[in-house]
Amino acid sequence: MAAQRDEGDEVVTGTPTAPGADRADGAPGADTAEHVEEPTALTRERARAIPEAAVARLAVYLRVLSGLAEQGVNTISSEELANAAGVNSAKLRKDLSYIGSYGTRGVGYEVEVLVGQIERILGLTRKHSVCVVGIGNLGHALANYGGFPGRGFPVTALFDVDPDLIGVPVGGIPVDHIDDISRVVAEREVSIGVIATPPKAAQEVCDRLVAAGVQCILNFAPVVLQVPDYVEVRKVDLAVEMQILSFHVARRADEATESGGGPDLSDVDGVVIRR
Amino acid sequence: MAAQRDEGDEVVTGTPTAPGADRADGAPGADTAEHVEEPTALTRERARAIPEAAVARLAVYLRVLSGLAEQGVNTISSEELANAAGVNSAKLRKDLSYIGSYGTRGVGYEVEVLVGQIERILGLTRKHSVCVVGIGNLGHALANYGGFPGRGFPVTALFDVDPDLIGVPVGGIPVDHIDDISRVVAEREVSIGVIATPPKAAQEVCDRLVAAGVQCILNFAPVVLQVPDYVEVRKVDLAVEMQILSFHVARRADEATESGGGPDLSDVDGVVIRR
DNA sequence: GCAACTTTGTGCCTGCGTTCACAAGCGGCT
DNA sequence: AGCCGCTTGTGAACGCAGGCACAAAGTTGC
Repeated sequence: MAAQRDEGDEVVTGTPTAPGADRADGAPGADTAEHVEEPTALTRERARAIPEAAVARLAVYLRVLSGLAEQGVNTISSEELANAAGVNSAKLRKDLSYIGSYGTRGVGYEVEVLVGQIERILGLTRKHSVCVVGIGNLGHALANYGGFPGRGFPVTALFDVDPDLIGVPVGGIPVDHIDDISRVVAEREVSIGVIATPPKAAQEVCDRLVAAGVQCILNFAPVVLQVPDYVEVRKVDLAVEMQILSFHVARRADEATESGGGPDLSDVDGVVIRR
Repeated sequence: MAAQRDEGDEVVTGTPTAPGADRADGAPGADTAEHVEEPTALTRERARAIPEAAVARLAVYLRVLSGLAEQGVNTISSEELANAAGVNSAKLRKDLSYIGSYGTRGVGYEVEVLVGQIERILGLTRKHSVCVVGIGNLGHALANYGGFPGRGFPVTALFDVDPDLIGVPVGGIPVDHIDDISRVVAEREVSIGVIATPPKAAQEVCDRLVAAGVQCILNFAPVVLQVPDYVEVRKVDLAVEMQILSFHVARRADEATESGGGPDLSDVDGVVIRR
């Protein structure tokens, strides 16, 4: 049982596996020992070495780069690209260095090359079949996206329990009953499952997905899913997002009343948090 | 111009959230300084001191606690709560310590008290009016959520540019034209704006929201929004989430072929370095 | 009232990710 | 051909967040 990541950030980093759970190798005292690896010989793309936060950013760079490519831009410097992606250029260069050295000093990066390399690292050279479970409001919206945002993620199966929905095509795909999940997932080689069910059903749906062989799950239900170690879960939690924003609204209100300022904070800037 | 966090993931996603990204306050070393303070007299919450990642987790704890409260649970230990929330208990206690000392040693936490305190910190004691811009598939789904996930976030305004939509009620609220955004936002005291438009329109919509006085934005459009420093942006980027999962799928495939093993990792030779 | 047990709150350490800053490398210009 | 300026790639420093482990504090039982 590993909990999934949470971060917040959005749905971001951190990888809280079960506390000491992994390290199945035994050797109780061994953990202090080796851990060093061989950083020099990072031959094959040691995907493992890329921090998850960097992966998320790579996806953003990719989108920006794709846009640039369409506009006919051939070359871009780290500074420009960093700007467009909203990060600092050092970070961008480090992120790109994780996937290899594809820049030309004194010039910048070739857009096409970068797009290709990032796609390769993110595994986008291959299509990943997606299924959506729970065809309510959100499920509908997701299904209708068709080839999911950014294409390369064809939705090939939809599931629900509602008898009225079974067989009805949504976004061109007929809804299957969730009891058939195992068969359908196998037939259509689904590699990513999206959970858009009510919270109560989420864990069971998750278990069924896992049992059907799905190892990557995107969870929209506001629950903490329990999954085996080898399953990758990412969650998108609207309630949490809203509450984080609420926190900031509150913070702002506090600061405003505290400093006597109006809603216009533009001039505050210099350390409001006395204490 | 401040870029928003990412994360991813924080997206958290994640955010992650990008750890140090915000921190508009400057005063780099300031936070390390006093931090000890008189825990007794931490009267008003100096919200700033709470790491964003912790805020995100507090929202999760809150949901778990609410569930427990409904089930009639009165008291819970950090260990149990941590389990339910999928984090480690030390982290949970540290997170809770950010908001004060509301536990009883030897006993645990009183569920009601914790719920109240977290709600206070997250600013949930007050309702935050939300508007949704872009009534397409996703916008529809969001509008239909009604009082947004977790209640306390009433959707009070919807905007679009499509003349066919204007005036049509969605989820009980008639759609306004985006040109009226400034007036409507002011009238209904919208404090949070949700962008669910196509990417091309997102930046302009964002600018209009900001101009209308909205300082917190939840962005579903796959673009990096440029906003003034004082505006808080969180993004939910489905494409990025999918691509992160894709990355993991690819990683998995690599490992499998590399070690010659099938999807079952349990039997491989010594070093699979899973995770 | 005291002792034993339980659980919180937190100081400290560790590790990761971000940032800085600079040497290395490449193209253009003379 | 050689020099100059620009941009990459990365070693090293820094800062923050996570995890451990323990003292403090409260409860229960005798």
